[in-house]
Amino acid sequence: MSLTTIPRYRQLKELIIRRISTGELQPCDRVPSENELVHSTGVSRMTANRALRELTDEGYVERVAGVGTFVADFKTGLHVLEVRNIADEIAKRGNRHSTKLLSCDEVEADENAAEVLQCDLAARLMHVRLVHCENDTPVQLEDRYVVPGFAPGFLDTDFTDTTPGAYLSSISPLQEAEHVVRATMPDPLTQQQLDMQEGEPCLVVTRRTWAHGRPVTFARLCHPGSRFELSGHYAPPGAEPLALEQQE
Amino acid sequence: MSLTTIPRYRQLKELIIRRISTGELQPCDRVPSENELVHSTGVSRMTANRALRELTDEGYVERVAGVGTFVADFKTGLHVLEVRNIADEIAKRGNRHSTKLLSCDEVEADENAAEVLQCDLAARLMHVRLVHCENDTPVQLEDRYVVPGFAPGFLDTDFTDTTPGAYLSSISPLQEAEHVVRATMPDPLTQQQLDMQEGEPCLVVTRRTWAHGRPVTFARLCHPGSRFELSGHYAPPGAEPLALEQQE
DNA sequence: TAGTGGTCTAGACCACATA
DNA sequence: ATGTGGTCTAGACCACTAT
Repeated sequence: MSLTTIPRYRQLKELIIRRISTGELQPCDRVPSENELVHSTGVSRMTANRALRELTDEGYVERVAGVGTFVADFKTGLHVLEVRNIADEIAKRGNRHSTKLLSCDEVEADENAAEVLQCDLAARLMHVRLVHCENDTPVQLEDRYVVPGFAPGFLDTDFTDTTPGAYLSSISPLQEAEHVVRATMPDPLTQQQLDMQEGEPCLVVTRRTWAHGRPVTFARLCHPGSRFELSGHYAPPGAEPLALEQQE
Repeated sequence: MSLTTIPRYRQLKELIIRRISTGELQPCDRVPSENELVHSTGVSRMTANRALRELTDEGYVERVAGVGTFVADFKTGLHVLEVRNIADEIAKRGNRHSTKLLSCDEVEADENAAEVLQCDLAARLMHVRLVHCENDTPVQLEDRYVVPGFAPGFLDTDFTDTTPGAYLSSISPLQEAEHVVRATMPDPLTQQQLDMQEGEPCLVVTRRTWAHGRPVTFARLCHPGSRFELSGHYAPPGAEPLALEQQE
């Protein structure tokens, strides 16, 4: 702990972040304006402006001049790995996304699931397994566990038109995520479900996601190596990109 | 183009970014202080402060209260994929990094190299191939091309104690990077050079990096699937992380 | 002691959107 | 006409570092 007082703009930011994290402020809800913060907290407008501006940079809120400040919807994430909604990626390539549901039920947490999701052994978990196809060719086998209570209607969702990931991020903002990418050989069942050649490797992404301060879902995403690649692009903020895309 | 004038803090930022990108300001060089900017450009101190503060957030400079503002060394990047210096990663795990140099010479650009590096066909390129080992076990086969002129002393560098990537980023700040991750089966030579089992897949990362506004290096990093994984962690900025590490 | 960054204020002008 | 965000100013106080 430092003895110096916490700056007022930081206090303001944390106040607003807390209201968002607890769900008191939902996506698209209005956030107090600069003037309202000036009157309610006694800071100067520049200080309120800095707090709200930094929250904008950090993706918590969106601001529209002349209109107001609103809680951002977290559907589009700035994830470390550019593994977003696979349905969106397929659509962006102009192809058709479809889904084959393999299973969707409640299970008891095994040792591994209990550890990564920080729940009791044998706790009830929601479990869904499905194959994502691009123009009817399998490109991802999704095997996902979800902590109960976080997503009440999860098992009743129609996953043929809503990706499990999309459904979960529509419920609550993502706070934190952890990814691991590996190359492995598939087991025979996986190989068959993804319609893979003999001897073809898998690109496997496992992802754990936090919301409301605790892990809520764990997913293992398995892709045929011959039909899938992960790409990422890094450009320093504040400068116009040098290469490709992004005309607007 | 908008008709509204560009804000002064943005002009200041772009001025300083330009001085860094062109190499006029090198890493660790001193950047004009807020007061100097006030006197030299006529802005108020708050405006100079905003410019320098945003450059700090964006990783261009580092500021030390009471001392000054300095160009950041870009060795530690905030890359999209957490593929930094493999030697550092190995050291962080408490293991010993070593290198086997396979080849190091000048070659003519083939069609692919000419395209990704935006140079003429048959242009001279520097080319290095080496194996990175962790405690004498191979973990990465690096195959890298570098545009001539960018790194004059490249071929004379002793890559047993300096990673090619580390050498390149010490020369000039990285501006932009592009990654692709794939799972493939190795060819027999690669399999042998990485001491891999029969039927073991590779995790392959290809990366292209820009500096001074043009691509300068292209690398193919091939890892044994059984001994390597890529991990990433995303936490929203401005909030204290929920999980693991990072106590201070 | 002088210079640096870190923060904060109380005003101001502007473009824009809404009613 | 009012409220919003976007920017800018000319001061100010502080903690810190260097000399």
